[in-house]
Amino acid sequence: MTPSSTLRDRRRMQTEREIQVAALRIALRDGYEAVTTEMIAAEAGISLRTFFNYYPNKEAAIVGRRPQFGDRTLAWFQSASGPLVDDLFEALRQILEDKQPNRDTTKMVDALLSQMPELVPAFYASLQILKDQMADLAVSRLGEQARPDAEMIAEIVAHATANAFRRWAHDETMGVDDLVRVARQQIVRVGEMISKRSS
Amino acid sequence: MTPSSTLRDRRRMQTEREIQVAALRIALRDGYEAVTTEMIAAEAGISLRTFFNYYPNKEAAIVGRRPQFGDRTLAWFQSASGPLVDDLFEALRQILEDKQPNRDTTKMVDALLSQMPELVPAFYASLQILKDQMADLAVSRLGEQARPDAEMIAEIVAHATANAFRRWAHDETMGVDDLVRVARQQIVRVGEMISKRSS
DNA sequence: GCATAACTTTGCATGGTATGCAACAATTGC
DNA sequence: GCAATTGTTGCATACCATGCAAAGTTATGC
Repeated sequence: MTPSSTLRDRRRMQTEREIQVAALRIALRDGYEAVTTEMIAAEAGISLRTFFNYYPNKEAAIVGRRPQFGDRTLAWFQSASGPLVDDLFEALRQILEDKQPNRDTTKMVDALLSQMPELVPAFYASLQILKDQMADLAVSRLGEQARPDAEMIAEIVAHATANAFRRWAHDETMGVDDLVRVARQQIVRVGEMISKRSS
Repeated sequence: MTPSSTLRDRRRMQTEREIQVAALRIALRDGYEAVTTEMIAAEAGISLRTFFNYYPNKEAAIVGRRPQFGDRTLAWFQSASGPLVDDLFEALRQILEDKQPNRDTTKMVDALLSQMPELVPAFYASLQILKDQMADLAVSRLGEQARPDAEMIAEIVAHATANAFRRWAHDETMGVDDLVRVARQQIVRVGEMISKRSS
């Protein structure tokens, strides 16, 4: 999915990250309102036009690369046979293992979201591709008539993972396995709250 | 919350709806990409500047007024004592009863979302105020330490309601009570799927 | 009624956002 | 090395969004 060891691809990935970090630095320093695409380009040492070759808009630059399942993981899921939610989480674990998320960048994102909660929806929206893929995977188990339920399950799993991700950012003792476990726990807890008839 | 029988307020509400319908008509006719704020203003018979007095951007015009709980409903919730999710749905029912949503407009929204699923996240995002209010209500029951769970519950309830709303749009036999019942059913179903260890 | 306060609509000026295009530069594969 | 491919940039263009002030409308108090 990601490695691609050619110089071009490594540079592209590097630039992509540099742009995101530049955007986050400016937003944390001057506030999200004050950020302009020109500032981000200047801070990242590229032209404005090149900025738009990497991200379609400044919001996308701040949330960074949108995660998605690779072909291997999608194929693995089709042959998996555990409970649906467990298999979805295992697929997520595979992405995280592959992608090796950067703790410092995640910390900056977390700090920004704490300062400006109005960005939280944009951040969740960046998981849309992943949600769509998870919904498709769930549909392949539950049948097409259950698509609305599949989409809701995908939404819940993505939400729980995003929560756990923010916690992981500032807890250095947590590994990827803990991250997934924490998310899984929240889902079971909330699932019981909404299906049972108590408080 | 809404009525306010002065001429100014009625006109304001009327213009607000006219702008939304104009935006939806253009999007359904020419595609979302082709919509410009100038077109919407022209179609609604107002100046471009006035358009921006009503909606902050064209996306907001398409999704229309963002629903939120009124003071009466918020106060009612504090004295309610049913299961959390049931009380949240009762509060939603109160909004729907109050607001009398327009079936034709909802049909246009539904048609647009079917044609362009990439707008679905924007549509859900328009429920953010409502989600925040529901999260606060849930926190008042569960305690501040349960805020992440409260936010997830709010997300799920909003999602289910939005689903049911689209179904309501093209099923004239459904009333507001049925809408809420359908949403409630989906939640119980999904809650069982994700908390139990089967499927 | 009528004067005046409160609010709404509008045009204009301004600056940020985003894309297509074409020229030039860098890298890849051979 | 050299040709093909891909990446970067400046420029032109169109759209998006806001502040401000003038002109028009509605509401209010008497």
